Amino acid sequence: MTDTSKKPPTRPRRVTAKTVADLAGVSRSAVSRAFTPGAYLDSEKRRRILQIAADTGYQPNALAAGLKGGQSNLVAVFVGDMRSPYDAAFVGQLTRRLIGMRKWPILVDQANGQPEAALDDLLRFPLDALILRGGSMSQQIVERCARFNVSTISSGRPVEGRGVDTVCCRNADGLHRLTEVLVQRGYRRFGFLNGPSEFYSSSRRRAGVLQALTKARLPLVAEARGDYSVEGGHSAAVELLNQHRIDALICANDAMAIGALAAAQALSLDVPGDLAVTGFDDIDMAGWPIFNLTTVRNPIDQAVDAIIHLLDLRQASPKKAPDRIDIDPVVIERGTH
Amino acid sequence: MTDTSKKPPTRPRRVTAKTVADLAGVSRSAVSRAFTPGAYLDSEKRRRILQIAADTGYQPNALAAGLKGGQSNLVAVFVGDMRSPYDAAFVGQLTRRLIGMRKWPILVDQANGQPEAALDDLLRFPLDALILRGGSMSQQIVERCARFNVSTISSGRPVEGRGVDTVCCRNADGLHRLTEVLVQRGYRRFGFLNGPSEFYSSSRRRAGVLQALTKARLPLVAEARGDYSVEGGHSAAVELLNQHRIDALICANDAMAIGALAAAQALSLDVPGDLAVTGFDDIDMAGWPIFNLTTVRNPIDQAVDAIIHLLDLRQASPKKAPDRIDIDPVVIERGTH
DNA sequence: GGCCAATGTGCACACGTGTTCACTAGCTTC
DNA sequence: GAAGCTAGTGAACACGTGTGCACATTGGCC
Repeated sequence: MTDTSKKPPTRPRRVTAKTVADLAGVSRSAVSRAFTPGAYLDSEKRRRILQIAADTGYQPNALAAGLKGGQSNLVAVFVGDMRSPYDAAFVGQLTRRLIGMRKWPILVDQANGQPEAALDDLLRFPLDALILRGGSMSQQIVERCARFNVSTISSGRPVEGRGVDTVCCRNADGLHRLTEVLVQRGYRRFGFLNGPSEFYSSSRRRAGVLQALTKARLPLVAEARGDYSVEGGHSAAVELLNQHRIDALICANDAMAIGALAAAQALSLDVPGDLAVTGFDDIDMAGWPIFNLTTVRNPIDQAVDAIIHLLDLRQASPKKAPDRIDIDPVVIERGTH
Repeated sequence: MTDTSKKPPTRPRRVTAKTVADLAGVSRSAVSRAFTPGAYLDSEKRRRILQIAADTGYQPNALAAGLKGGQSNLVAVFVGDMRSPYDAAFVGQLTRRLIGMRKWPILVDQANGQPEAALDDLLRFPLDALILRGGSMSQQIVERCARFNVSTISSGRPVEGRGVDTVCCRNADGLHRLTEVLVQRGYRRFGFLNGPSEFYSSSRRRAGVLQALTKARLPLVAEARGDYSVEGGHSAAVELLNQHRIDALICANDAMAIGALAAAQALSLDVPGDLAVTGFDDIDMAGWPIFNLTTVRNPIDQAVDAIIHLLDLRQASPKKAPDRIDIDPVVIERGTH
């Protein structure tokens, strides 16, 4: 019972500006100024303060700084499901860019259920921004953010709420063009493997296929729904291929297309001899020789660039009207058509 | 020039406890107590305060709370490379668990270089903990964290620094047992496809293979090094298979094994007829019918459980001696051996 | 009626910063 | 020598909260 042991779970104290000030024989204000570029401070004195700070391991406390100044430098990133290769790659790139500009990404994986409960607690932090990547139930999230004055950027689905910046892929265009390529190659009996109905991208991608088929006066012979995963794509494709005779299966994303490739193999269908299979996204895997998947590239780098750009704009003028940036996907012709 | 426009880039003010207090006709302390479970407060008054808070959209500011109390509820998670499926899955699970206990993960991807520079800025936040997943250059990171009194948990490699809790897979045991299985099946001419030398896991996994081969009085016929990626595994395997005749290729992780499978196919080698190929980790992909890869499961759920457990312990008693939890990998026999 | 315990409440301090403001010292200019 | 300007500095306030402490109110019990 010597010194502490009154509040058990308290973290050991950090070195504070007061300590450094005392050691350097200056006021606490001087220490603060030493860490503020462009502040009035004798250069020799600044050097000495920074030296002592380095020795003692002092850094300004970001919590206190965020409390006073207008910026917390914290950014929340909501992502659909980390098991999806596309989302994982997306988060990787986005994270690096954010950190490069000294914004710290708090990652929230929506995979298993109720993100709303977590969101309420998360919003206790004064976030600089909230970035929404894909996912289905964004509407509630957007409304809650709006009332907390957190600027929101949605990627992968346009959001109805006012004041939400949006980055969106021209999904319909992508599959429209890909379907045209297939028609030109001579495919006639088309099947479409759709994604979950809650996803915006599902309906847009389907629309692109239908649009191109209508233009070519061709019917959509068969349709099924998967869950954007490889396993889901596999079982949906097995069922579809057993029930209908088609010569081209357009899948709403790469993961399902890869599942469909396995299904075709299991049913002894030659790809692309008996059946063309195509995807969407162009994840790394699609380019591997084993798959060599014809697909539509949904360029991550461009989307991340756009997000960062919108973030900068919003930061500069918080009250500006919401912006929207559209991304053009690119048909990538490989070996499965 | 009516109201504002003096500090351009300041974020709009949040609702504060003072506002709610005025609206409810109580003191600010009462508002704070309304959000503190177990605090003395008339239940009717608490109800009214919470109602007004809900209407006005008030939440206690976590920055101010963290400044006063001992907890920031922020946890940094350093991950090797988000493009690796194993790391991505790991981060997904870890993130969900952390959020479940209301700790907010700040994700730092070490993929492209200097994490030290970012670390310095990150440490301005009084982090509750720093979790280190894999990666190579952790030593410097650990030292910096130590001097800022940030408790550190390392997963995937034991760290020399004192006061660092560790979760580690028994890498050597895993490949030892797998190699024994292969020997028993009759394989005799072994090759090993190693990972980068900076990784702790590389040397341990190699040690397991050598140990088992020595026991069986068999030589290691060939060895090569990849970078733990599919592409790297592919090219390393092509070279190795062209230069040596072997009947079993043990790879240090699943990604490289999948690359090796493609290499075998390109060289018209039948797997497992002409060549056995095995991996390590048991990522989702390994179980897909196309690959059906024999491997060693490096159980993510157990590792995450262990991390959370260590975090709880450390939180309860910050000064306790460092702990270490070892994870037992499991041989998964599938179709490539 | 008087005393005591229990419950509820507001004041004031602490947390660690950034920044404004008044003030000093030193130097230039008339 | 007086006046004015500049660079530099510390005191003080604001940021928004949690909580110890003193105090008020109430009810029960002798």
